[in-house]
Amino acid sequence: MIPLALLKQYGATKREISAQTVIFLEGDAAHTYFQIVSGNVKMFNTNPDGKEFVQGMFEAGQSFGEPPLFQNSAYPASAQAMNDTTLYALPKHQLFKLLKDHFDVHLAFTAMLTKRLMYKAMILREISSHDAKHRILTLIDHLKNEYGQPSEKMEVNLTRQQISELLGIRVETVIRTVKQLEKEGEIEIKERKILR
Amino acid sequence: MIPLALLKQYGATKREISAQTVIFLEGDAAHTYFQIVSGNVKMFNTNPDGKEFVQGMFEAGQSFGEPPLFQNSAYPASAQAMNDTTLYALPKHQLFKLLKDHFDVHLAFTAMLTKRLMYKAMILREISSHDAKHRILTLIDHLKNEYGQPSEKMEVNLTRQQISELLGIRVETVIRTVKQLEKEGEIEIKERKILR
DNA sequence: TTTGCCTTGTGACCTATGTCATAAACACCT
DNA sequence: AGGTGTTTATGACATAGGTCACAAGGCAAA
Repeated sequence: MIPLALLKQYGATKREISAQTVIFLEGDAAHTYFQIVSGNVKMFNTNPDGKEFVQGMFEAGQSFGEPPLFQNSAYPASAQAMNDTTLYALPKHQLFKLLKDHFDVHLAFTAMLTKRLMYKAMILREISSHDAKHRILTLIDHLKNEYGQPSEKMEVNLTRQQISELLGIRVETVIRTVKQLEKEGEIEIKERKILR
Repeated sequence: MIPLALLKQYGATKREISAQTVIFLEGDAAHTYFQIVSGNVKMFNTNPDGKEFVQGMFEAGQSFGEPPLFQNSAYPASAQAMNDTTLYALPKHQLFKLLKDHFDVHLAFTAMLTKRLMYKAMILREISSHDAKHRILTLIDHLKNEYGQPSEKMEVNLTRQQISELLGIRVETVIRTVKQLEKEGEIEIKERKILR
């Protein structure tokens, strides 16, 4: 999101993180801006009986965990590297200075927040008022819109488990619903992969 | 949020809107920044069988419907005045210019977006992994944190219906759960009002 | 090739919450 | 004072999705 050169110029430091490492925990104080160079990070909540709800998954070029920097509050979710990950870390006062000096970067940052807000609004709408079938199709269509071509089939590269954690339903329900959707011709399944 | 003087300086126009008026509909194109001077506005989704999910309720000083301005996309929800409302409307290119000229306002704008993002993250966490009792208590505590004093009891001035629309559960469930919570001593009910 | 782990799959059963119907209390107009 | 709509309330019943248990396929490491 923020050009690497700029990040370095403002004092960002590189961090190499191995798969499964927890970057911060729900409740930790937030002081740092994180931007991914390579690898993937997920943000999630764990409920009392250990089930995870995934607030977001982030990849190369994306940042995560910024909101509490602006609220002086604790992280509302935990972050964990999904695989070996390289990222840059920038102290929050340096981030503010950077944003102040570069309107275009600040505007892009704002736009990124609004995009995430709209994603959450979408998931909220789905979880609050639609059944599993509708939720899954909406998520797949969102992914296709984000990563695929409208004209051709796209392979969803999420496991059933990951879909369930993004939508707040159980794996078994995802598995059953996905099969149902295949039967109805809404999606295809090839070698366990979901196509649409 | 944005000082009125500044809004006017950049060409904002005043609009008087009567109770129940729809300001924009889910799916409309977004061109305008709206900021409330007096009154209340709710943003909501309507599902196929007419049930509403309320994405947010906004009051004097707050703005709404900004995200799609930054994404060149349609509104993901509808907005309606809950009572007689006065607001200022500013074309989006003027908003961008204003933000460019005033870093402090832009920063406050960013902070407001992050606050909303955290609210949605909270509601998502609740809806996805907690039962009605937990959801309602979390919402009440959030409101108390926002509007009340930690030391003294606060009256929740939302109807059971509104609580249900904010949390994606049915009125009957809210009514039953609230009574249950009273029985357990978590909240008080005085003249139908919820206290905590 | 064996071991272990993750993913997909399926059946049987359970439960929180939704749905529907009906009513009393209250608030707001006229 | 009466009419109308909203809010709170309660009972009976229905159901989507959760829970639990168990298994087979795939994949990676040793």
